[in-house]
Amino acid sequence: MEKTLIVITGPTGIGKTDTAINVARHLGTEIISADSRQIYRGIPIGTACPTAEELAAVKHHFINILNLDEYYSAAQYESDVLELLPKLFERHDCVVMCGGSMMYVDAVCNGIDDIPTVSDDVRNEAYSILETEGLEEVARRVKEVDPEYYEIADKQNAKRLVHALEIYMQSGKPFSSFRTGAKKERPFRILKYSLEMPREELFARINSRVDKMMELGLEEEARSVYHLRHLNSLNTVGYKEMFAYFDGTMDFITARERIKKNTRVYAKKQMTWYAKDPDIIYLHPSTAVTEILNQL
RNA sequence: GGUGCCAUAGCUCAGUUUGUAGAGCAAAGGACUGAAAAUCAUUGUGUCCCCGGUUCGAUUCCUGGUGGCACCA
Repeated sequence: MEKTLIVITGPTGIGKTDTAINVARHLGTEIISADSRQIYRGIPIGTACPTAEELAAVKHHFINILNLDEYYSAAQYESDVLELLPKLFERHDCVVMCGGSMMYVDAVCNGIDDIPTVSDDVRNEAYSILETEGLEEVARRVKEVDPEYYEIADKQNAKRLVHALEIYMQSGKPFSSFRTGAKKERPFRILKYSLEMPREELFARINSRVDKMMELGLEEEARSVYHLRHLNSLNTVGYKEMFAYFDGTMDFITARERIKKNTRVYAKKQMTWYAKDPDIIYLHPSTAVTEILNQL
């Protein structure tokens, strides 16, 4: 049988975890998580991490493996997964990938261009240009050094412009010279599914899931990592709002409602991303497991 | 039954000294290549409750009606 990666993605809160576990159990296989936040330790409640029972039911990879201060990226994920997969395929015909981090899924399914990793020093230097001389100066330098990227760049997006600049500072070559946009071929079959349901239904699930997180102790969890608040891993829906509450800049009710709102916005962002992916097969959570097993 | 107040966006309301209206919340729609739950950016036509009157012109002023709230009986 052809080796197959079954990708189960979809907007946050739709029920990917359940579906993936059921599929994996039926196939007696393992799960590769594609979640840029569940990969970190110490924030299980706010990231809706699979429970201990769920983790015990099926072997999961890429969950709870990093400290909050560790750097990670979609590209790193791509190479880690491509290294792990052949080993899993020795024991299984199918492997399940489950998660909603669009870039991570994309990096594995389509590949991501080989762009140099930026050192902390260079990144700090690039950001000091932004802080002392402003976004216009960053834009001016990008235009000078990489007119091709400047042409298509979002001039108001500091993060993107600084990135283009820091890549040049790091490598001496323009950012655009690394960007091929080429789709990489994989030595295995990929079946990519996205779960979907009516918008109001999903939003209702999201709202009640946030209430449940509160009952489970999201506030205490956030408090326990409050001192690390400036880390990228905690620049995350659920924690940002709680931190604002701890700071006294937002009251508790507002913070809770803001988490719901931002989660809904995030879900919509994911749906927008999936909408332009021609490879996705849409399924409703209630029938997804059967459909997926039938289509193998 | 009487008196007073109110009726404007999905919700809460502001406003127009008559020139057809805007905030917050909610919502909709995008971008995206090594930080992506990140980052950036776009979107407000709505019988201004209804009939009539005044006026060149009414959502705005006036009569009446309808509905809601409060107080008095």
